[in-house]
Amino acid sequence: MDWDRIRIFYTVAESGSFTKAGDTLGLSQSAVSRQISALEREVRAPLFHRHTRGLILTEQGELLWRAARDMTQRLEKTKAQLTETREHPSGELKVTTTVGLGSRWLAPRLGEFLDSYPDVRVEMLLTDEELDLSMRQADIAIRLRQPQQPDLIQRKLFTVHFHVYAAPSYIKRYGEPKSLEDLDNHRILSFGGTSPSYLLSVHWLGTAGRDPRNPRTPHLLVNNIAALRNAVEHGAGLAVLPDYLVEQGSTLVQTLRESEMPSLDSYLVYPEEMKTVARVQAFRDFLIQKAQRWTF
Amino acid sequence: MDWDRIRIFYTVAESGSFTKAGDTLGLSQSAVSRQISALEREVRAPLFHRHTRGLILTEQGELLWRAARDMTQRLEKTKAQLTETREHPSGELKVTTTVGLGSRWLAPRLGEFLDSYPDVRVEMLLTDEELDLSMRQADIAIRLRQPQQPDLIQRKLFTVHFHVYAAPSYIKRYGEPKSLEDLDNHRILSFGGTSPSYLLSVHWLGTAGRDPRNPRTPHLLVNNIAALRNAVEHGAGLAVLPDYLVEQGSTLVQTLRESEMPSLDSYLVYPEEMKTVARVQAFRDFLIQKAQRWTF
DNA sequence: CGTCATTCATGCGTTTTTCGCATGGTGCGG
DNA sequence: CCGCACCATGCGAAAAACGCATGAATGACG
Repeated sequence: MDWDRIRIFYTVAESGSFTKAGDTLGLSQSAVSRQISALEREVRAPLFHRHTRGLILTEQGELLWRAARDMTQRLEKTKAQLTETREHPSGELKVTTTVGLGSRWLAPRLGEFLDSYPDVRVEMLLTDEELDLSMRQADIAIRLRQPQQPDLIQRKLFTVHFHVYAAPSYIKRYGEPKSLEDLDNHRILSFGGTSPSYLLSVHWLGTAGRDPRNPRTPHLLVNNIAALRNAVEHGAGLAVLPDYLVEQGSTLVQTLRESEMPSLDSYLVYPEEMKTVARVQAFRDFLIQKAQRWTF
Repeated sequence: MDWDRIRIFYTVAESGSFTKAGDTLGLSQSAVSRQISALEREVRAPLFHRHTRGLILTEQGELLWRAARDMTQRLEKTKAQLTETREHPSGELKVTTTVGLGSRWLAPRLGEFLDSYPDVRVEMLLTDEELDLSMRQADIAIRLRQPQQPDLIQRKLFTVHFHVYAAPSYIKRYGEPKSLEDLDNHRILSFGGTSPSYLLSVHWLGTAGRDPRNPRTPHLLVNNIAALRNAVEHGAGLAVLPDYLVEQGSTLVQTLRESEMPSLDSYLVYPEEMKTVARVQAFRDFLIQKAQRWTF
């Protein structure tokens, strides 16, 4: 059964004549007539009483007309939803990123996003594991390494710089390291544990100025970057911290400033199939804007 | 927007691949692929994620899929109703006929019809006026004269014979009329009044054996045939009555048997546009059957 | 980890359908 | 009583759709 004939039938029923319906549909009267005839053959029932002054629905026509009306309404509603989905961001958005970036960088900015897009509900999944976007564990991610899968759209956001930090109390007690080799005489704190290896660049203190095959063993390993920062802040030792963890006016002191530090690029990542979803586009544009205006 | 593409889309969504959908629809895979592509262009949104092992609905596809599902259900329901209407009589049926035929012939038979078709509700409109079937004052009529409009389907049912009746008490008192001319010496009762002229054939007593330009004046005119019959029965005079008014074993006496009496053919009449309605067909067949088995 | 099978996209020639025009017929209104 | 507005239909043209074949991609399986 050709559904398009039902659409034509509905227009005819509404306009009350083949001629008017033809004008509405951009068809000739004969074409409309034939479509209706074909439909009547399909349902094996006359749908209109042909009068000289137009058409009157038969009993069966009335039945089909109600159906066509309901179908039209249902479709119109959906078409509106489709453009809504395309033009007005709404729905749930699962965002994943690292614990550090999420809590220190993303979370403070999310309020503004929610203000701009009140129909979007955001779920933050902060974990240092990389969730599988292809499996829809999350819709969009901020990653600290470039993704490899080709079906993932990636967009660089900003570069995270790292520096060695210490607390004034620590320096007062142990002094600043004078060189990379001098690190052997200091208490080294490090991010680590079960976290993924790509974050090991913050293990720089373990190998800097030393044979990489024989790295220093940190005096403290912790798998939470905020905890690491707090340990440094209270004078537990030296640690490589990302700059976003150190707010303006912090008491933390950068040391070994002359050394070249590792850095990581952050990427906004989402599956190619999400690129048409308005809330994803809005979130992407929002983050890009925030990343541009934000400098370390 | 081509609705038929939605039908195809729904089949694809259900089967999960263009190939399977093509088999289901009797189309090639390429044809299905192009239909979906065209639909995606129409809604300006991708509807499926193409995977090697099949298809997955996008967010927009999900929206459209729900609409297509609802539309399919709605249409299926209506198609069922259409065949129901075609094959199973139901709904309201407005029947009109004369007061006499309706009360004496039709009414006693309607119970059986209602038993056979419990979903049909019958409304009897008994009037000696001819209701306009084209204006839908009634769906179907039993008429005592052949209709003229060509858009009315007519089917002859039976012939109504008329005879002159009198009560035994009347004959005892006044004797039987010996000839048509002898009618001048009798009390003549007649159907009449505002009723339509075609029933004036029962005015036969007024002109029989006499110059038609100078008819006898009846001693009683009544516009209700049952009342006329009752008047005859109680000896008020002679009257032409249709045979269906005189049951077996009645005390009424036929007189002037040798004279040629007028008769009327009864017709079942309904608009051409009702011929496909199952309850009309059922009613028609029922009445034809009853008319055949019923002989005067 | 390589091979294989399955699936989708697309170009091309053909077939099928559909369309518009013109004509004829019909019924209601002025 | 005429005329207008409407619908049905034949016919040729146009357009859309179709099927086939091919190519590319990707997940499954040994």
